[in-house]
Order: sequence, then structure tokens, then C-alpha cells
Amino acid sequence: MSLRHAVLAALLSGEYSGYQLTKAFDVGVANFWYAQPQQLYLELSKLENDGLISGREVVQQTRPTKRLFSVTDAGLAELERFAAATSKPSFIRDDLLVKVQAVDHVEVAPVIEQLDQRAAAAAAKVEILDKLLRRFRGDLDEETFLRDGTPIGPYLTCLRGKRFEQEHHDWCVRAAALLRDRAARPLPAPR
Amino acid sequence: MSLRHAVLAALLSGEYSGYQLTKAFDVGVANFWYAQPQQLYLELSKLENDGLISGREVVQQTRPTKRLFSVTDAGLAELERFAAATSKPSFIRDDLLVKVQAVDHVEVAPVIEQLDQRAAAAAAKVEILDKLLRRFRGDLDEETFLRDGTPIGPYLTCLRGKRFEQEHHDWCVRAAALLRDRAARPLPAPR
DNA sequence: CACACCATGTAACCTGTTACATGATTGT
DNA sequence: ACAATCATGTAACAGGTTACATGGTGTG
Repeated sequence: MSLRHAVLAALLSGEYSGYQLTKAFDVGVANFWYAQPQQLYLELSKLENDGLISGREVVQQTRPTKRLFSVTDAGLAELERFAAATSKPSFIRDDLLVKVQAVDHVEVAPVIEQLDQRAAAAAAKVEILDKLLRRFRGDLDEETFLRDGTPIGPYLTCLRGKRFEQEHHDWCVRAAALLRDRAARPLPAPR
Repeated sequence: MSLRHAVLAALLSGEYSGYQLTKAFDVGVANFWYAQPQQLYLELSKLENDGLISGREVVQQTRPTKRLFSVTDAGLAELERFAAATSKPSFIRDDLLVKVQAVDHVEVAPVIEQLDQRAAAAAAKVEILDKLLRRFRGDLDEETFLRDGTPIGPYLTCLRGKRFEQEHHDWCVRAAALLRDRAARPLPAPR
């Protein structure tokens, strides 16, 4: 049960509709979690049924009516409980790593291609997250914001997300270059 | 379906029993995937039923009889197919990030404590992975091994794992220090 | 004699993904 | 008119976790 808490944590920043959440949780800016629209709508229903969030209808003249959700006191208490509980460490689980692991035994070309694509995608995400960070801290420099700025939680998770993408990018670029180079010299001369 | 391929990729390095795989896939050295023993045994059964791996019984006098598995031609073909197919990018999904995201609204002390614990765990994992890397490359230096050493796949995934843990460690340490500092000065003087 | 390690599984449950569904409005 | 965006869901399935189960061997 963790999407539950991810949604609660996201709603701390203000009221959001299901659709707005899907944007935040979607590919673009998953700085601390990821979920698909369907899962979010489902989780929002459950959270509302459990009284952890409450939704209010907002009728729009130009757009379809939407429901904005906010965290209730019960929801905050649940988050409090969750934050204090211990939880398992996280793991990398990435198909691309599996492919690279097997690269000595399978065709390298498609793997290299995918490394290139990933590198590009990661670079794009770094940009997005960097913009988000700048928006968060406004005109303050990073050091000052980290000392006194608020909210600090989203800033920290965003920082982590950016670093992850940067690392991923660098690794992809390096691995691709390396495998290309090795493919060009299939039989290194034994000295 | 990806544990399937992770197991196949792992078995490329040689024959392993279910138990040996659980060690490799377990908390210690999940350099490219993670899975629990139960899941591995189940997956091994399925893979054998599907003819992608084959197991041979090894009777030991001092230990219980075990079954060593290796990848069949069909299994290799399946991996080949998998490696060429495109796959979704990976995401961070970590309870700890959710907690940090909410840190402006919940008790900081337990979160800081968990950041400390994670930092220590990550540091330990970095050590383990570093040893693995040194074992992989033997007496070659890294540059040389990356140019010509084999197998290169496991080395690359291990490198990625190490970097991930290192980043995670650094972030945890930084976030913990920062939150501690902020907790000590709850109301920064507005100038 | 108890604890850790080797060795392997099953069953129930929870979570997450994919596919299916609908419908209004705004911009090109 | 067509595509994109806003807006919300359901149903079936695949994948992963937790709990339950068992039994032999070596070490302190």
C-alpha cells in the first residue's frame, strides 16, 4: 500500500482533480512516484471512501465538471503513521538492465539503440525536473532555499529524481559508446 | 513478464540452483533486478515447463540434493527476442521518497532516522558491489576491462547498481543533514 | 541442543497494467 | 472535420508479496 500514500503526499501541495494528478504522476514529472491514470482514479475513489480525502465538485462553464480533492485530518493522520513506520529499501527493476546483462550473448545493435533512446529520454526528463526545481525556489539560490525555503519535501524528492535521471543518462551514454567500440573491434589482439 | 528474462539473463553466467539464485537476487547483490526466493522458485518451474531452461539433479553427500539450471537454445532465442523488443522506461518507486515529499506536514524525526538507516544500507551495498566489480575485472584496471574484458554485461549492470546506491547514499546523507539543521532553527529570521 | 544455513516449494492476497469505454470542448 | 486536451471511470489479467510449510546438515 504505497500509491495510497503517494497520492496523499501529492495532495498536500493543494487541491487537485484526478486529471491534474495524472499529469503530475505521469511520464513527465514522476519525481517521487509513477502511476497510470486508471490507477489514480481508482485510488482516489478508495481514499474518498475511507475518508482520507474529500472531494468537492467544481462546475466549469467551458470545461467538464471536475472534482478537486484535499487531504482530511484522517488522511494526515494516516500519512503521519506511514511516515513513522519503517519500510523496505527500493530496488532497480529495469528491463534495459536485463538486456545489458545479457549483452554478451545476444545481438548488441538493438540494445545499443535502446541505450541511445533512453539516454535522450533521460536528458529530457532532467530538463523538466530542472525547470521544476527553479520554479520551486523562485529567485533564491539553491543553498539558501535548502536552508530556509518551503516546501522542502517536494524540492528534495525532485532533486533525487533529477540526479537519478542524470545518472541514468550518463550510464546509458557510456554503455552505448563502449559497446559500439567493442563491436567495432570484435577480436582484441592478445599481446 | 520480466522476472522471466532477468532469470534467463542471470543463468547465462553459468549453472545455478534455485537457492544460489535467491542469493544473487536477494538484498545483497541485486545489481540488475530483485526478487524473493518464492518468486524465483515459481519462475524456475515455469521456465522449465516452457523449455527455456533445463535442470539437472546434483546429489550431494553432505547437503540436500539440488537442481542446477541452465539456459536452453529456446531460452536463448527468447532472450534474443526480448533484447530486441522495446520496453518502458523505469521509474523510482520508493516509500522513503513519499515520506520526504510529505516532510513539511509530518513529524521529521522518524523520517530523518530512516534517511540515516538508508544511507548506511546504501553504503554497505556500494561496498559489496565494489568488491564484485573488482572480482569481475581481476587484475585489469577498469579502463582496460571496459575495452576488452568479458563478460561485459554483468560488469555494466553492476556499475549501474553501484552508482545508484552511491547516489542514493549521498542524497540520504544530505537530506538528513539538511532536515536536522532546519529542525534546529524552526523559524528563520526574516531579514 | 539450538541456531544458522542449505534447499524447495504452495496458497492467498494485494498491486499494478492493459484494454475497454464515454463524452465534451478548443484549436487548426 | 480532425486532433488534442479535459475529464472520468470499469473489467480482466499479469505480476509480485506475504504467509505458510518442510526437512536435512554443520557449528558453537
